[in-house]
Amino acid sequence: MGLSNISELRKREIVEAFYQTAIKEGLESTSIAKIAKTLEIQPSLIVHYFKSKDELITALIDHCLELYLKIFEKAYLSNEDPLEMLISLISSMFSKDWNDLFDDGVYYSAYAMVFREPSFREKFSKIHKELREKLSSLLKDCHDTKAINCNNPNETANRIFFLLDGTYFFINMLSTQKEQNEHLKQSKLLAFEMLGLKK
Amino acid sequence: MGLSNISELRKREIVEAFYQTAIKEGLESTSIAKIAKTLEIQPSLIVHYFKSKDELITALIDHCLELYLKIFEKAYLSNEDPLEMLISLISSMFSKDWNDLFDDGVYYSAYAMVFREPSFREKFSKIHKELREKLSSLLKDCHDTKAINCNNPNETANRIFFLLDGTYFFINMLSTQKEQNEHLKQSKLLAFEMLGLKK
DNA sequence: CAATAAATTGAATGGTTGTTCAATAAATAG
DNA sequence: CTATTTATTGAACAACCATTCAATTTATTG
Repeated sequence: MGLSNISELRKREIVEAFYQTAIKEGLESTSIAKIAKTLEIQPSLIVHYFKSKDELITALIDHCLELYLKIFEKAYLSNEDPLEMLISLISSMFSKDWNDLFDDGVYYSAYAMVFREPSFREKFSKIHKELREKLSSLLKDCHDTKAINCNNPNETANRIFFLLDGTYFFINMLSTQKEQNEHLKQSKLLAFEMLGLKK
Repeated sequence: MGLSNISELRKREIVEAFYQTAIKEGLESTSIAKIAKTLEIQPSLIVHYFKSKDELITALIDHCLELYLKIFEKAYLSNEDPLEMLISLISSMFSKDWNDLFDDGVYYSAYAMVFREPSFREKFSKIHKELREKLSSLLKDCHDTKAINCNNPNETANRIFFLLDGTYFFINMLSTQKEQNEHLKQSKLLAFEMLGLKK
């Protein structure tokens, strides 16, 4: 037990270094050697823990999922009422909190890989689905407690994510921070509208 | 004139080979050597036309813009009435036509670069803006001829692209083709709704 | 303490990267 | 036909790449 801890710790450390390096250099041009340099260890040690670069990327995507799930946990833990949880969650999703969680460049690079590597597609789809299902489940709770009227939580959750994906893709094409914030705000309002909440 | 034609032709050829190779191998791992191999020429010849790899990527993004603009031209040329143009354009945008125009993997890879390289961001933003403005201009024509009611063409165009970006990001996270088509269809209906057209 | 297993190093491998440069082939112009 | 410009080749460069493997250090166990 104490043994595998060291191993798991190292793995986490490597994935974190991978992520940090990828932010600066780009996901695809982050080499094992560069990760090793960041950690001041030998490249061969990384290979010892991750047999291939693909394994590293898979681990990074998992790491990403964990981060996103924390936003959900936070909304759950800091509220008691399902409706309050929902409001807190949607507010987080359409705010800097969500956007700053994971580096955009790394995220879209990983997303781009989906089109060439089926195993990445599976992994990435799974994250997306898991997050949608989490939201769907919360929507169902809100519906059951008559806090909102939502007959098809699955579809509604899909539409929220739909809006979310579009929002973040779009705002990065806007030049000024001011424009970006304005659009993010509008999207948040639209999301609350979709849920029948004025806020 | 005849001279620079050869030069321009070669440049186009190289960009096309770059694109084709990027589809298979990924944008970031497409090297000058690989492009040269595809064209059966020397790597140094590519360097002769494009001083750096960044120049090549910039040219590829321009190539991408040209392709998207063709969809607009097609809608303009095959219709006389602004409203018909609009209906034809929206139909194209929310269909396979639009999605098949440029490889998703290459597109999102280029998009990811935006976050690390300011010059790419500028280039990419310009494409996005140019397309939005094209649509906005058409919306204005439709409003002026009283075909639709659209007081703020700019904002409406933004929302259409907003929906478009979200749609294509989202549907690639769905596993089956059937689900993807279903969502694309729904988005198209939503777009027409946003324009006050039932279709 | 001794034996075993895991973590880590360091060197070596063969291949690929972007870029430079002089030499050659082809096209253009006077 | 000659001079000049342009297109293209081919070789060389040092830097970096992922991966391998035996040697060594460190930790765990009996």
